[in-house]
Amino acid sequence: MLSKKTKYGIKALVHLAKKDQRCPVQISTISSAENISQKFLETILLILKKNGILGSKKGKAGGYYLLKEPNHVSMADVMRILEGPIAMVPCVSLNFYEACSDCPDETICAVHNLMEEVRDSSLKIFNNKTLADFI
Amino acid sequence: MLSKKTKYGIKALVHLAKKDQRCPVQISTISSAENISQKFLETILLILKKNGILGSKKGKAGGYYLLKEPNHVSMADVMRILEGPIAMVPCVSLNFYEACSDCPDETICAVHNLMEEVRDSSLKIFNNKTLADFI
DNA sequence: CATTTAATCTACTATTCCGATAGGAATTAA
DNA sequence: TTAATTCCTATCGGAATAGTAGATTAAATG
Repeated sequence: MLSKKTKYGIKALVHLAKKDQRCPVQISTISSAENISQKFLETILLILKKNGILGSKKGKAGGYYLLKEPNHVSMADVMRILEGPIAMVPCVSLNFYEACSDCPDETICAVHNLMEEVRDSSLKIFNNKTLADFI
Repeated sequence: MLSKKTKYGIKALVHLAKKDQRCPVQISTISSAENISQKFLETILLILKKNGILGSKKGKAGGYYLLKEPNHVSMADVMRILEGPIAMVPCVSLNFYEACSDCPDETICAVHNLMEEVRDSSLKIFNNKTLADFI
């Protein structure tokens, strides 16, 4: 299941991408336009900022804005930041690899091989899809 | 993230599929061969039985066995039984559909369209992969 | 029939994560 | 100086995970 954090994050990013100007958009504007709890959205946008996707401006007339062009923000980036690993098991994750304690040999593990295929196909989609595709 | 329930379930099913004879295999045998907590595995196998994947025999020389040929047990079946919906959001689920309360129009929702693609590609893999592929 | 073996059922528990909320501090514009 | 806005930390209830414990039922064997 996709977390609401990621879901809301994607919606907020698309919202920002639609305003191609570099002027900041306030949290309250996004939250009411996209039906997202404002307080919850605060924490999400902060995470995206700390990970180099968004910039912000404090104070009056402040808000958030995209740091890159929409076509340079891939869904794979967003997913990894908000949702974590794209792979369904750590033993097939490219960026968050971890061995299974119970598995003597990955190469012959059914779960490993199955989920490797799933990871490949998902990654292909997430890598090729950017914010620009949703404007 | 794939739950351990599903992970263990797949491993147990593959274990059973490798013994193509119809003689029952005991929980304790599977749990020690696959490094799975026996008590936890009990509940998993019971679920698979209640969903028509496994049969069982009680008492001495009892155990679990596959009800169908390995090539007739798809990963999509197993995933839906143990993990739940294959889709990452309910609004793109074929078997567990549910509308989003916050979304005014699915057809133009970025999350919806993105996750629809992901569902299609994952489903293609899960539908075409059966236990027989892991023997 | 009694015993042993093994699945079945019910219930409980500890831990973690999710989705959200609260309240205040820091910063900026007017 | 004031109002608006992001930034930060902390907390919380509820749900889900990953088990565990113990009693019950059913079948085979002697």
